[in-house]
Amino acid sequence: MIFTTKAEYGVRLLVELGRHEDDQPVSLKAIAEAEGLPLAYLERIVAKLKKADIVESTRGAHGGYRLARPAAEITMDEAVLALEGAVAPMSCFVDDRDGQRVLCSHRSDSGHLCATKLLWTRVQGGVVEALRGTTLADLVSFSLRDPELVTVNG
Amino acid sequence: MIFTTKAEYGVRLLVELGRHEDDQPVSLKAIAEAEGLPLAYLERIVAKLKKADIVESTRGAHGGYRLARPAAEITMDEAVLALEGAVAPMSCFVDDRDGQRVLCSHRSDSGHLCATKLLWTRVQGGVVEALRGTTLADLVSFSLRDPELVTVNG
DNA sequence: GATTATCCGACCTCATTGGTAGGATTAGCC
DNA sequence: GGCTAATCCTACCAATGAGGTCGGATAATC
Repeated sequence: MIFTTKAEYGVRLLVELGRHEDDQPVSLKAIAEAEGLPLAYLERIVAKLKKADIVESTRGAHGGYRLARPAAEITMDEAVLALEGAVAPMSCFVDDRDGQRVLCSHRSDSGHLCATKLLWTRVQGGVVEALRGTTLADLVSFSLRDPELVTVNG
Repeated sequence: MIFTTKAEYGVRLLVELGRHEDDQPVSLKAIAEAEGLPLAYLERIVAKLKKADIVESTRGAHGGYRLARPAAEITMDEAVLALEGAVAPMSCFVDDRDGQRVLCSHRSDSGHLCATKLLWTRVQGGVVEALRGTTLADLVSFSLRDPELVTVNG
């Protein structure tokens, strides 16, 4: 399995917020009930989204969360990055500072390259491309379609 | 992180076998020493590859493992599938019988679709595409190049 | 000041990962 | 036949992280 429930719950939370863009802020309690997710756990998840400036909050009564930007400007790669911490296919893959290059920490004793580096690099490329090509607005409008009519693949 | 060390070690094992195509079978002990991996653990990993008919074995003295097919005909998606059990981005993604379609087990109570389905489907597509487009022969020849000359990405 | 909410940190349980131990089986070789 | 090198097989084990809970502090509204 690739992602944990942090990504799953976090994205669902974002979609829920995306459905109420331009509304009053939505409380976590409402989201937890709508999605059937544990409130206390959601609190910790949304904190990551806030730290990444994807979401903003209002405290106190009638407070809650809302998107920090329009849903169309929120790509899933930044969301998943914020939620999961990193998008690396293997533990030996470490981001360097600017998060662009990917390094393999293995030093092959036998003189040849760590053979898996090519493979994991390609896999990561595929994942990042898929994530970056999907915005929150895509997911929101997808979720609003008629369930009877939708097939994702085949 | 996406994959575990099973995939990492298993692929490295395959590359090692790929370097000795048309040779005598290679013992696990030799591979373990060349790659610096624990022998007992490799045994369990190679068992998965054998069950998937990617590798074949000869028992007894001077025995060992060799590829069941030419390296160019072994794609990484079958290897990783054999090693990791499944390539699904999320626990709610379950393969159906023929492994082609991917289903989300969530039933949305609120009437709308599980919003994340679109995202995970795309992500999985990216991963599978990267894996399927890479053969063992690619990795073997990559691993044989001069380390000084190689850059994978920038 | 009661209520509604975000914030924050400690804690807990369970499954999986990564690895070990010990032996049984099979095949070559003297 | 017996030694040795190898695959095979099952059970065990420690550490980690995932997933979740609890209790309270803080902030804003009514």
